[in-house]
Amino acid sequence: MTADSRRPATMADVARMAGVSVPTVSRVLSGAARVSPLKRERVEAAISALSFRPSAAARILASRQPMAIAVVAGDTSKYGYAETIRGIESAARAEGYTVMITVVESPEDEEVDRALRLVLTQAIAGVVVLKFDPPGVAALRRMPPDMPVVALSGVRSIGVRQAVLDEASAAEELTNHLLDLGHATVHHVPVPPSRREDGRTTGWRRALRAAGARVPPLEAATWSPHTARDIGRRLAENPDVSAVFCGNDEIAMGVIRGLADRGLVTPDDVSVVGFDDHPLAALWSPAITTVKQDFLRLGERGFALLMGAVNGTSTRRFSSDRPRVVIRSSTAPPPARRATPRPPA
Amino acid sequence: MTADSRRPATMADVARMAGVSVPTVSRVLSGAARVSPLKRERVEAAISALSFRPSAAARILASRQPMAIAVVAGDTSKYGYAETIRGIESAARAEGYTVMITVVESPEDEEVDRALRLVLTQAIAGVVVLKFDPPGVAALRRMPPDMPVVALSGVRSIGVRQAVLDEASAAEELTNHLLDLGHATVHHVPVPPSRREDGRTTGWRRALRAAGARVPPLEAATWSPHTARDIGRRLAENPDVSAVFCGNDEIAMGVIRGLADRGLVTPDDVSVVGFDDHPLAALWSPAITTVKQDFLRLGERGFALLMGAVNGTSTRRFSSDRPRVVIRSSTAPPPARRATPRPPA
DNA sequence: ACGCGCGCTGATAGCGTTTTCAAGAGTGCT
DNA sequence: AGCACTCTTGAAAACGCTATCAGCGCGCGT
Repeated sequence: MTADSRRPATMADVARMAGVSVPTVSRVLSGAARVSPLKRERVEAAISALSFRPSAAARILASRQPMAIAVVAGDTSKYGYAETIRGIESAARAEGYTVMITVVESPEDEEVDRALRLVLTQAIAGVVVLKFDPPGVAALRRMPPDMPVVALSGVRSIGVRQAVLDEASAAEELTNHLLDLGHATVHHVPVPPSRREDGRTTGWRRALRAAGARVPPLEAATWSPHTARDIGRRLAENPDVSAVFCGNDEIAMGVIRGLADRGLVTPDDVSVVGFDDHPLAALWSPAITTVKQDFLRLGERGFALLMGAVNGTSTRRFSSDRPRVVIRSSTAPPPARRATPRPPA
Repeated sequence: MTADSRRPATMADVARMAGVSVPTVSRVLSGAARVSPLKRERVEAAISALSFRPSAAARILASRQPMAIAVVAGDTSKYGYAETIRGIESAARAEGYTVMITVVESPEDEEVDRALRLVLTQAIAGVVVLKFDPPGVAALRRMPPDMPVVALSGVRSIGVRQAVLDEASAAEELTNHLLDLGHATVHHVPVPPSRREDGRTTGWRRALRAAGARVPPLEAATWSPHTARDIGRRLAENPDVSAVFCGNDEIAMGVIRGLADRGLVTPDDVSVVGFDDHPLAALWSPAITTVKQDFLRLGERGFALLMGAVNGTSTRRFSSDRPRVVIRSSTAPPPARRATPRPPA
C-alpha cells in the first residue's frame, strides 16, 4: 500500500494504485484533457500517498519542450549582471520556466567552448546571453544557429535577437550635463569594454565632438573600484581635470575616494559622474549623479523576447529602453581655481 | 549527406552516417569504453557534419543521473547571496554540473510551494538552499525527504546537511573590539533575521552580557541602506549611542550617512561597524571595520557537501568556517564629549 | 592444433513520460 | 428505436539515449 521500494514512484505505480491507466494519470497532471471527478480524486490521492513526482527527463523527452532556459554570463555577482539575472529569473518563473546559469570566465575559445558544451548539453528551450563583456561576446558568437538566443547588451548590434539599454544616448546626455555646467571637457574612466568601444564611451565621445570640446585620452579600465581609486589619485595631479565621467558608479566611488585622498573635494574641485544607479550611489557622499539603468526590466524584456522566439508567439527581434539621467550632488560648475592636490602620504 | 531535415540530428542519424551502431556512438561520446580509432574518427566526423548534440533529456532518462543541481534562495542579487551563488556555480561547473536558480519571494506556504514545485519538477541531482532568510528557512522545511539537500547559513541547525559561516563568534569578537576601545555599550541595527534571532545578533548579545554591559533595544530591521540612513539620523539624537554594530556593511553605510546628516562624524563621535566585508566597505569614508565573510568559499563548500551526498562519496554533513574581523577606520575610542547633533534640515 | 581470454561491436531492452488513435459509454435528436 | 455526437478512457507507439549481454575475431599458451 505504501511506497515501500527505494525507487521513486513512477506514473505506472500511481496508475496501478488508483486503478486507472497511465495516460489518465498524465491527464490529471497536465490538466490538458478532462478526467472524471472520481478518477481524478483517486489519482490525486495516489500521487500524494506515493509522494510521486514526475520525471522531468521523461517529460521533456516525450513532449520535446524543456521548461528551462539558460543564461550565459561573464559574471553573476556584479551589480548590473546580478540584477539582470534577477529580472530574467522572475519573468521566467512567472511563466513556469527555470533558469540555468553558466558563467564564461574568459573569452578564450577553449574556455568558451567548455562552458557552452555544458550549457548546450542541458535540456533548455533557449538561452539568454549577457553580452556586457568580451566573454559574453565570444559566447554569443559560438552559439549554434539552431538554438533560440537573445543577447542583452548596451549597444545595438546586427543579426541577433536582442534587448538593449541605449547606453550611448544616455552617456551623451550625461556628458552634456557636465558640459552645460561649464566644464571645458570631460575626462573618462571606462569600464572594460565589450568590444572595441563601449556604448558609454561612444556617447561620451559623441557629446564632446558635438560640443567641439577636446577629447582627452582614456584611463586604463578595470572593474575594480580599488584601481579606480588609484586612477582618482592620478587624476588629482592633472590640473586639466575638472569633470570625470566614470564607466559605472563603483568606479565613480573609487575615483571620488582617490581624489579625496589627494585633498580634492567632489564636486567643489572636480565633478564626477557614474553610470547604472547602483543602490549605494544615492548614499555616497556626495550622492552620485548617474544614469539609472533598469537592469531588472532588461532581464524581463530579454526573457519575453526569447519566449517569442521559442514558441513562435512573436517575431520581434529587438527591444530598446532609454536609461535616464539622475542628477544628484557630485556635479557642479567648475571651480574658479581648483585646490592644489595634497602630495601622496 | 548534409543535415537536411529540420529535426535535430539524433544518435541514430550519426550512427547511420558513420556506418556504426548506436551504442558505438554513445561510447565515443562518453569515452567510457574503447572504440577502434577508425570508427571513432568516422563517428566524430559524422557528429560535426550533422552538428549533432545529444539530448540531455534522453541521456538523463536512460542514465538516471542529472548533471544539474538547483539553488533555492530568497534573493539572488544582494551581495552575500550573489557571491555565494557564484561560488556554487564555479564549483559545480568544475565538476560538469549546471546550476538552476529559483527564488522564493516570501515565506508563505503558497509561494514556497509554487517555487519548489518548479524546482522539483526539473531534472536535478540535488539542491542547495540559501538559508539566510525566512523564505530560505521555509523552503528548506518543505523539501521532500528523498531529495539530497544542503543548507547554507550563518548558524548551525540540526538535522540538515549544511555549510555555515560562524557568524555568532565573529559578531562576538567584533563587539568585543568595540567594548575594548572603551565604549560603554554597543547599539545594534540587525538585518532582517532568518529566525527568531540572527547569529550576528546572538554574538552581539553574548559579548555584551559577558562584559556586563547594558543591552540596548534593537532598531527595526530592513535590508535597505536607505532605511538605515533614517535609523542613523535617529541614533544621532540619542546621546547614549557611541558605537553601532550594523547587520551588514550596506546598513553601516546608511547609518554612517545618517549620522553625518546630523553632523556627527564617524568614528570621532560615533564608531560604526558592519559585517560581510562588502567590496565597497574599504572604499567608504571612513573605511568600514567589519567581518570578512567568505561567501565564495561557502558556496564551494556547500556544493562539495552536496556532491558527497549525491554520489555517496562522503558522509560529511557539516562544514564550518570562522569569518575574521577586519579593522579599518570606522572605529575609535569614544569621544570625551560627543558633538551635539545638528537639527534636521 | 585447440581452447581460452581479451577487445571491440551490435541487438535488444529498458528509462518514464506524452501522444496518437480507437473504442466504449452516455446523450440528445429525429 | 436508431443514429450521430461528445466525453472519457486505455492500448500502443514514440521520444533519444544508456546498459546489459552475447558474439565475433584474434593472439597466446599448452
